[in-house]
Amino acid sequence: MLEAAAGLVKRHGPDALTMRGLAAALDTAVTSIYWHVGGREALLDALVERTVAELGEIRPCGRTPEERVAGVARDLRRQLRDHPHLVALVHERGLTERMFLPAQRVLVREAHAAGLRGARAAEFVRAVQFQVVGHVLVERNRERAPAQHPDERELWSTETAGDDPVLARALALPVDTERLFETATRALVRSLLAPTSPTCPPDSAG
Amino acid sequence: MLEAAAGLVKRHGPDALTMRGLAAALDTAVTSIYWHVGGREALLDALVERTVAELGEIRPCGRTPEERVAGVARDLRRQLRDHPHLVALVHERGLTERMFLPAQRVLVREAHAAGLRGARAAEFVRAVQFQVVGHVLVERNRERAPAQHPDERELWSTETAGDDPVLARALALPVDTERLFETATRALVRSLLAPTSPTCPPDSAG
DNA sequence: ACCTGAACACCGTTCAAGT
DNA sequence: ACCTGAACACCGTTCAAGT
Repeated sequence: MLEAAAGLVKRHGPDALTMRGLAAALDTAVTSIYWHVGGREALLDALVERTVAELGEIRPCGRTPEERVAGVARDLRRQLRDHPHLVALVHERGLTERMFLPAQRVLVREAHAAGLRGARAAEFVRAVQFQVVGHVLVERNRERAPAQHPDERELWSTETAGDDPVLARALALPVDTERLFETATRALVRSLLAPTSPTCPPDSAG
Repeated sequence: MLEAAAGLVKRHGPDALTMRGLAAALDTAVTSIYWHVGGREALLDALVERTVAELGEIRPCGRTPEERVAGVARDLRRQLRDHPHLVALVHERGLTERMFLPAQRVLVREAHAAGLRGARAAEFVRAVQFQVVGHVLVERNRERAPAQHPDERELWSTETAGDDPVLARALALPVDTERLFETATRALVRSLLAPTSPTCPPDSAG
């Protein structure tokens, strides 16, 4: 039954999961679902629970901590993108974060490997987590966006952008989210893993 | 009528906006709404349009480009957080990005001020945008999350985290999103505005 | 041009009744 | 213990009919 529900969600999205529809798919009465799982809310809870438990396999690889963290981030993003509907459900019910507990452990290990400890390591872990989840949420958002009135593309295509036509042209193109994610993540990781104090150049006293 | 709809959404969230409820609030028949705006979908479209148009006032201040960009990011985050329900609607309809067009212009100016041009400037603008939107989406997600089974806090409170009790304790505390946003944004901005090539130290050939 | 009530096809949920 | 159909209170939407 949970299987059938997951199937419906995977194929047609969370809204397609109606009690009557599920009952029809299971060739049973609507009310028997209530006896087994108890209401739509409980059904979604169970589904989300299952999804959260299923995701989480991560094995870091790479030479430097920066590379390994970037790889972990990339894997996480991939996992989230591969199950858009289920992740949407998890997100809808506010559990996106809990899905990340296994990843947190891996990131802690990498922070330590880079020489980061204590509060700064904790901040690093969370910054990467927010980066990944945030990026995926924005991507999902963009993908759902219908072509709208003064669209980003056409708006920048008529703009000079302060004598920088290359920039205007770049912003008129659709975003290469893959590349943007890589660049932003690496920039963030590099900066946070840097051994020196945030506001001082590398050869300063600290 | 649009006013009344906005009021309902602001107070009780998008789901509270029902055609029958709105009709009652306006003391009219349900069907007359259909004559004026035409269906719930169109009503939400109009509402979102209004919200997108209203947001957008940004004036950067600070000494360095890094400071100004961080300030802009902070303002954007604040705006988004101040209208959670309307922003949720905008997000739901996939228009969060379009809301950011005015901000993009400001960021372009700052990128130029920092000496960044062309494709790299475009990437910078988008990285900051994704950073802000992403962070706010994650925050919203976290706030909606009910206290759940093995919660982040209690999970890390029993963990040793590889001989780093300070880190374990830090991860057992709730996230200081304000601070995390500031740290992550500055790290990202600093790294992207750095004049040197990403993978080389400052005194290298480039 | 503007508003109306009745009706339709959905929805989640409850409940008394079956086996 | 498990399943059922009927019924309830909601939804968004349509449509013919009013003024």
